[in-house]
Amino acid sequence: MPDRPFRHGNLRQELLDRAEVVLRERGIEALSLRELARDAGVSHGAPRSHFPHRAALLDALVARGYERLADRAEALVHADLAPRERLLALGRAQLDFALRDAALADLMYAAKADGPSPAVEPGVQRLHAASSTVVATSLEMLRGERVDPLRTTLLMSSLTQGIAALIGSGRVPVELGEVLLADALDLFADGRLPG
Amino acid sequence: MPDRPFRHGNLRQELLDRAEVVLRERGIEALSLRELARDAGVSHGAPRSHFPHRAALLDALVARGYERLADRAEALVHADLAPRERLLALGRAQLDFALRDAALADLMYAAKADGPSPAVEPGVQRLHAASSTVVATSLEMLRGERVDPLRTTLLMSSLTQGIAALIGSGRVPVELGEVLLADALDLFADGRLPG
DNA sequence: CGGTGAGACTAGGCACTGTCTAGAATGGTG
DNA sequence: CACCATTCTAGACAGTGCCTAGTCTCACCG
Repeated sequence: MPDRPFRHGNLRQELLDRAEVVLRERGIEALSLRELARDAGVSHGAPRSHFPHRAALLDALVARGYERLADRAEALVHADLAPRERLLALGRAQLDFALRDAALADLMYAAKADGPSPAVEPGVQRLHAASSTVVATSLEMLRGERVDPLRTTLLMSSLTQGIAALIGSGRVPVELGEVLLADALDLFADGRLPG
Repeated sequence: MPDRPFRHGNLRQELLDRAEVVLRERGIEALSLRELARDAGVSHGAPRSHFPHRAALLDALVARGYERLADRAEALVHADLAPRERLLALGRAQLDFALRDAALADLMYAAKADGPSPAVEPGVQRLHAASSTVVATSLEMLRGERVDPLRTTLLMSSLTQGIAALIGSGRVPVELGEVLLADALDLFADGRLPG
């Protein structure tokens, strides 16, 4: 499973790029290895050299998704922002993702039959690490007290992910999602509930 | 699309029952209309009389899932429980569901390409209504102040759903899920963060 | 410099899927 | 009794994922 081109150029990357678009525009049911192969101008068996089965392609997409999210989170670690704005930006990144790449987000948060795939682990770790420092440091500045980084981060991530799922599924309009995100910040920062 | 038996007995119900099991035991990829038909002893075209396409079957499963969750939530409305225990039970119901029926939960929270299906709406409404009264009344008792029922409920549901997704995906062990649920209650009830 | 072996790809085939069609059986309603 | 919508059968079609055998290409090594 190399990551260097051979004959075609760089089939693996091209398949992933195209798959991402298909996933975004037509959903997971429309994602077919054979169609990807046709679009790339290779035979229907060619993808197999890079992805032994469909699930491997999906895993790679999920991994990329986490990497992208991790990039955004890491950028926020060193961004020159007030604590509250930093947290807001982190949450908004998740909402943006869920809106723009709803199908991919579903895949990322879906239950894997045989546990989480090892291929996505690095991205997950990076995302969690970056989120963790953003959440912990920001909240400690806002609250003036230490918080458990692991549990607080998981709590915050769960909440933003839940909101993202809510708007991603179209069950709640985007504007309300924004409001909920702000409410979430109030809750974490001041312990205040919308009322 | 009747809901009364004809020749077979009650094919529609039998298909749904069996589909639920398959979904639980082997995931969504293993769920095939033809296999369901074989298991039920009918021809491969028979399911079409009840579900015009596969997505309709999935929608019906999702609808049932919401109904089940709504039942549990409604039971809590009239349960003789202290506010905190009531909230805890509501959250735990969601966690239980995500653990026992991970694939179905994924389906329920996934982004539908063409908006939410009308068939699931009643269940969603019931669940939301019941959750809303549980959350609002419990929190107002705990906090001694009025809260916005809609936003607070959505906030709480998002958080528990996020935690459920976390443990359902195996990315976090079940025990930590329990801890996070308790942390979530502390946060909503007292505004306290784990630290 | 000439093998040689691993990886990338082709081409054919298989079992299976969802969906469509035409038609047969069934049972209630007029 | 005749009608007719509903349920179901049976066959077909395009499309899919996966497997296999074989071909091509290139890097590496004796």
